[in-house]
Amino acid sequence: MKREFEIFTEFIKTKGLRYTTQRRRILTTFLETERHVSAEELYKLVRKTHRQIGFVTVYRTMKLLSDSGLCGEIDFGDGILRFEHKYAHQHHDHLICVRCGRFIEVIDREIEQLQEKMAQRHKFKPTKHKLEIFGLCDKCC
Amino acid sequence: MKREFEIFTEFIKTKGLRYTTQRRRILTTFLETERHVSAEELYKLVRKTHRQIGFVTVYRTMKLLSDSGLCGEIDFGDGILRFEHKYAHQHHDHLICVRCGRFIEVIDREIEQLQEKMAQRHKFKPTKHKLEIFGLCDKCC
DNA sequence: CTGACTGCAAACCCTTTGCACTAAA
DNA sequence: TTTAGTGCAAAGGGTTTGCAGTCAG
Repeated sequence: MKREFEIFTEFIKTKGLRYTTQRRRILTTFLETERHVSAEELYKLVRKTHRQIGFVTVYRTMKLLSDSGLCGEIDFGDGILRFEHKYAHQHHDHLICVRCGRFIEVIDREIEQLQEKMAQRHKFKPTKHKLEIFGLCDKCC
Repeated sequence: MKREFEIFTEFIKTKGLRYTTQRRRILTTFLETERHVSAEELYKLVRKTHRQIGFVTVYRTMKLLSDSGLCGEIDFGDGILRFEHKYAHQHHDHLICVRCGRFIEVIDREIEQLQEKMAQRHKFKPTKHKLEIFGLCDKCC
């Protein structure tokens, strides 16, 4: 069994919550997806096999997964909240193609370090950051 | 008269639009504010002197100011669109205090250059980017 | 059993639109 | 006069909440 399920059941137990069929199913589906899904997309995927699961339950479960650290919320400013896998994934930034909507995940230690320094210069204690670069990907140029 | 008004009237003329009392008032109020205001905040400021101006007009005017390049829209992911002065202001990033909500504007040429390089490595043509660092400012540490 | 969870519908909240009236040009 | 703009109210669209019935522990 994937480590993610252990983390989730542990989280559930600690909080005195319940490990329901719906939550198990939604987590399974989420783990099967690519990195970025909206609640709506995930809901449609879940419904393929479990028609009785409601949208609201998907939404609430994703919030729960966020709390448990298994998923991260991303907001590209288009009004739609997306979720990405977070367990055993290091922090990364995004290149977002404005034409095809494709996301590329990137990591640059040097940039991260410069950000730290910049924050220090302003006596600012950073807890998290978000770097998004919008433009055209190689296929859309 | 401030250069911003010339830009706006020029923009208005070119587009075949009209320079109304409301638009003049909203632009004036916007220019008098600090850097970041939501439509709601701006609406309240405008109403102090012009009670008959509606919220929707403020909203529509801000969109117009965005089009004219006088203001930029910022979205910190809290569901509220804010507007910042853009004329004669270079691009900058934000340090956002999660406790007091204060914004610090920062510029770092080195980071910008590294971002360019990173985009190039992925054959990505960047058009704009957004870097936001969340944390605690010096007063809130 | 019992209290957390579900699913529905309805509420929320910011943003956007429709429309009759108003006012720039 | 003509046509864009205004202000109200109402609609949109994603997210959140209330609640009666359901089910995991």
